[in-house]
Amino acid sequence: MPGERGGEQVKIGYPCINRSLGCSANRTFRLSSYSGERLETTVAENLACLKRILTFNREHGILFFRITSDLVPFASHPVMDFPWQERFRKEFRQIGRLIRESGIRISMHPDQFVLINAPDPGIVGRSVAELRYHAQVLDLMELDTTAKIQIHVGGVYGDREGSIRRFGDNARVLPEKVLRRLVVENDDLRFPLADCLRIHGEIGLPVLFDAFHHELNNRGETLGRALDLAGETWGKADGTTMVDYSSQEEGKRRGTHAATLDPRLFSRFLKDSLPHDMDVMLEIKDKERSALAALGIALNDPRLTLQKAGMGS
DNA sequence: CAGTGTCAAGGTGGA
DNA sequence: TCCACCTTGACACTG
Repeated sequence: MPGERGGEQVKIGYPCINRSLGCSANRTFRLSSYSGERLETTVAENLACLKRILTFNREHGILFFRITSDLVPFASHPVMDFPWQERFRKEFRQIGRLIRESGIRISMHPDQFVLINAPDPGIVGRSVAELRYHAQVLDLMELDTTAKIQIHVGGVYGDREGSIRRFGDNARVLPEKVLRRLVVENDDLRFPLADCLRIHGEIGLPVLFDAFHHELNNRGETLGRALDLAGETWGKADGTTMVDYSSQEEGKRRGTHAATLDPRLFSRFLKDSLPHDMDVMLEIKDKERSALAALGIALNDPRLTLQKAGMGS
């Protein structure tokens, strides 16, 4: 198997967009142009493109993919009046089958507006609605609980402790369909790995380890130690530990994701991460191009070959 | 039809 | 209190 280590497979992936295929699964439109008809057309096109992307990925051995949050535009917005779940039930199920039969790992990442630790209950309410939509997509695809929805802790609101506590309090009471898929990710400015681990200790959410954010914001844990700690938070039903990977784009502001994969840095990352099992999401701007390059590096890395022989699976 | 201002949703920090 | 920035593609209007 590609990139095998520790008896498991390292899956490598990229988020949301494929630049080779000439289609987009995240087409949307302005709220002012909303109509049921427009919605139906757009979702049909998005699902068709998603299917193409997943097929491309399978054919290239890219077995980890983040599905765009824009698959169904305005899904959690009050304007939504189209029964997209029923209308596209068959398509979702088909895509889900393709995912399962290909052994593809799936994640979703609601964006910055989803803040379940906000002091404003209105913001929390809208965030929960958005999370329910994400869970619905994965449920309609009939994916198991290894398909995850990743969010950050959220804002500080001038009170770190209070904000962490509020995250726990609000997460705890989320609908079970959301909670069983929810994972919390360390960010580069506010809440590092240590805070996410505390949240895990309190409410049991797995911690998605973002290696680049960790470089920028940590409490001194080495990569190996961090992977130990994050890895322990993933239970059997959660699947292999998910890890986000990127590196600094030189000459750009701190935290800017690289435009393309730096093979030497990635090779070193793979080496330093041994012997941890993980599925790696490459947050690199050129998407599948870097994923293919990463796959080549993982396949050809002699240390991985040694590891494979050593583990004898 | 190319160029460009703008887009559901928030937080943060500087002016 | 206001505004740019985060980060990004793509919509949709302008000329």
